[in-house]
Amino acid sequence: MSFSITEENYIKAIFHLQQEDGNVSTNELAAELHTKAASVTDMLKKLKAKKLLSYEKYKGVRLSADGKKLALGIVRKHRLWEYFLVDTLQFGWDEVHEVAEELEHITSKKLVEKLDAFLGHPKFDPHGDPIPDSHGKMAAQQHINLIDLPINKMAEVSGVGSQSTELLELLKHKHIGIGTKLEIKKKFSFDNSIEIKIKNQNAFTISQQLAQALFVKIV
Amino acid sequence: MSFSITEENYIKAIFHLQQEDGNVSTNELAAELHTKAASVTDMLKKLKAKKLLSYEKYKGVRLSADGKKLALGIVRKHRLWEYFLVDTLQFGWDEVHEVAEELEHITSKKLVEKLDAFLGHPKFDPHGDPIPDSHGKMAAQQHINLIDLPINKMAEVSGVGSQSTELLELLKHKHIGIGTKLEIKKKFSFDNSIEIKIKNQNAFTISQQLAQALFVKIV
DNA sequence: AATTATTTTTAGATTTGTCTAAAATTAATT
DNA sequence: AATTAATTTTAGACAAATCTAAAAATAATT
Repeated sequence: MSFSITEENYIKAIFHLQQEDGNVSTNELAAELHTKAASVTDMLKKLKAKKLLSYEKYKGVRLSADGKKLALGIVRKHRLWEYFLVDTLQFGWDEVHEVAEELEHITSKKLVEKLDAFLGHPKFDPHGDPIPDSHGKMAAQQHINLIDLPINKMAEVSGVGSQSTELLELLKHKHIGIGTKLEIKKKFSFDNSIEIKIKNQNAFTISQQLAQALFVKIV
Repeated sequence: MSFSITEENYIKAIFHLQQEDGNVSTNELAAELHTKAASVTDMLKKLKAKKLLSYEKYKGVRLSADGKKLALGIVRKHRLWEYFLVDTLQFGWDEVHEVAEELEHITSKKLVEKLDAFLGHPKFDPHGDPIPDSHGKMAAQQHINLIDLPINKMAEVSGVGSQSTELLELLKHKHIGIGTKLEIKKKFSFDNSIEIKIKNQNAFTISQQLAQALFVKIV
């Protein structure tokens, strides 16, 4: 069975949203896809008929095994192409997303496998996101230094660079701990300080030294 | 202005057909695109409104300057991707066409230019067809040895490898001369003889020696 | 618990590209 | 030149994906 680009984009959006939540709501999807709730409802019926997801009226949606497999295939292609664009064609890491959004819908299975081999079977894309292998398996999310987290990418604090009491005191004061979810709003090149935003709090700035002492994983 | 994949495929088909003919007919286009004449008429009206071609009822169609420019851009992408698939990803030359049909519709201008640079600005694709440069200019059609002509590709005899009377006698007997249009129907690996078909004639076989003495250009 | 607010679904319309069948035009043939 | 044949266009319908506006269901609040 084959799927339209629109259908694939729905499946991919649901896949990403259900990482965070469990079930995905119609409105969430509409916002993610820049469309209207009514359109989402129509499409969900169609995708249910194709057995890509389980969906009950008013109860949200969740991918089936088939849906997950399809989503992983698309994510695989997206991230391989991003790797190709940055690594082979010398694109900047911040300008590849749009292009990969198009390339991910190219259907040839053989192309994907040959591209993967040519690139040397990379495990992570240029944003640090893991690339699923041909069976849909992907490496555990990479822990990266907070200073390397891309702007506006939600992440969760997963470790600290030292156990010094000075560091822990500072973290306690700023209400940052393992599991805290945050994203970077701005980076200031003058002193390499960064402005971060924690859910339900006002944004605030932290120093380069502190940022370098924190490890996060993208969620 | 941007164009749908369908619109691009129409423009490309018209471009290829008008190389041979002058004006392109509705039925020719319908056959080329595996669709119906009525659908073609509808689309031609649309493309005329977008100023990509000149079209008068019942009188066939011809690309405008804008249309030609668009067509050359698509052909450029198609042939660059074919080159990439064969040269970089080690595809066979006979299995890249379908994939390139999809890749040619990727929109990023920057991608095309970076790909072109990465490949070293190739002048001909794996089938011997010239690749338009970023301004739409392409090298004169390459003269290739008849023995290297792909099967079912229409070509025109453009030169002979020697002026020997023996060769010319044979050519005269077989009614082959400069300008003769032909295509290869079969290649026999046993003796490297090939079966060729000239318009309005029955197919017949010629020897490896004769094929190697003939140069053709793809039309 | 009853009311209000929010979310989700339905119903009907729109756009793009396609189709069939019939009408109009052009080309071919007697 | 008149008739037949082939091509092309029009008219109306259909499927995919979307939208708006109204109805239905769920969630939140008093």
